[in-house]
Amino acid sequence: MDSRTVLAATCSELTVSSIHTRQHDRSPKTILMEPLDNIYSLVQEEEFNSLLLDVNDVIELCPEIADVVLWASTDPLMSSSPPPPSPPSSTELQSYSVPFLMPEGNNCFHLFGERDLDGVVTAIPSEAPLEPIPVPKKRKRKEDKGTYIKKPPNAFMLFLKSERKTVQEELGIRNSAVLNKLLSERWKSMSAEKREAFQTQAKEEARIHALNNPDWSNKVNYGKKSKKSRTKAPPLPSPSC
DNA sequence: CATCCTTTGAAGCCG
DNA sequence: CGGCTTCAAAGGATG
Repeated sequence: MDSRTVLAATCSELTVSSIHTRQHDRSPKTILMEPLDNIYSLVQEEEFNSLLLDVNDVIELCPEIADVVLWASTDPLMSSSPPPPSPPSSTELQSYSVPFLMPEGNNCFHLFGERDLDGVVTAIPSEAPLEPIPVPKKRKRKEDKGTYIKKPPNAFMLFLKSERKTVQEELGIRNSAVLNKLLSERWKSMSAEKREAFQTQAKEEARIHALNNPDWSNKVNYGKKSKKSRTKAPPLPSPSC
């Protein structure tokens, strides 16, 4: 199985349970470290190193972790402010000096400061200016806030996601409506093999989504958003009668 | 500030 | 079963 998939599944499973139980007796840092330690036990060292994911990547792979990120960011132990007078015991991880919220480009290990996995990973304090929270903020109905589970993306959505940034930079198009039109053309002209890759990924994401949310189905979200006055099927042109 | 726009694909809904 | 509707992403535009 793809390592990223394993990471996503592990993060998701673990964080979801953490969210639901709000295990305040455990440090968010500890909770967030567990999936990484699990991964380390599953893969080779080189592969582990190659798994250094961007914070946004982790959130993208595992949206549920965003909740924990927010939760953790409010945890005094995770803040960039000076550590508490009495430092945690040796059972805790060592460094609390690295800010939790890191700018883009840093991997998720920056979340935790220095690692002690045989020195495999050493957090490098970023020199880049700190950016706001990388947590995705979507326009989403507030009704089910906190418990809203999004439907998994289909192949085309994954394609949009992977290509949007590139095309944005290439052509300087920032309007998503225009961009999506362009990308739909690219999608159609793409080889079946390439499309199949996205379809495989979409199936895998759907599978993980189903595993993590066994009680969820599309109907849970159905009708939760505002009703759009869809013009897709325009009324009859009404020719001369 | 919330919603629209715009796309494809998956799934729900309804007759 | 077929056709219509909704929602996934995303960010500028609009009301």
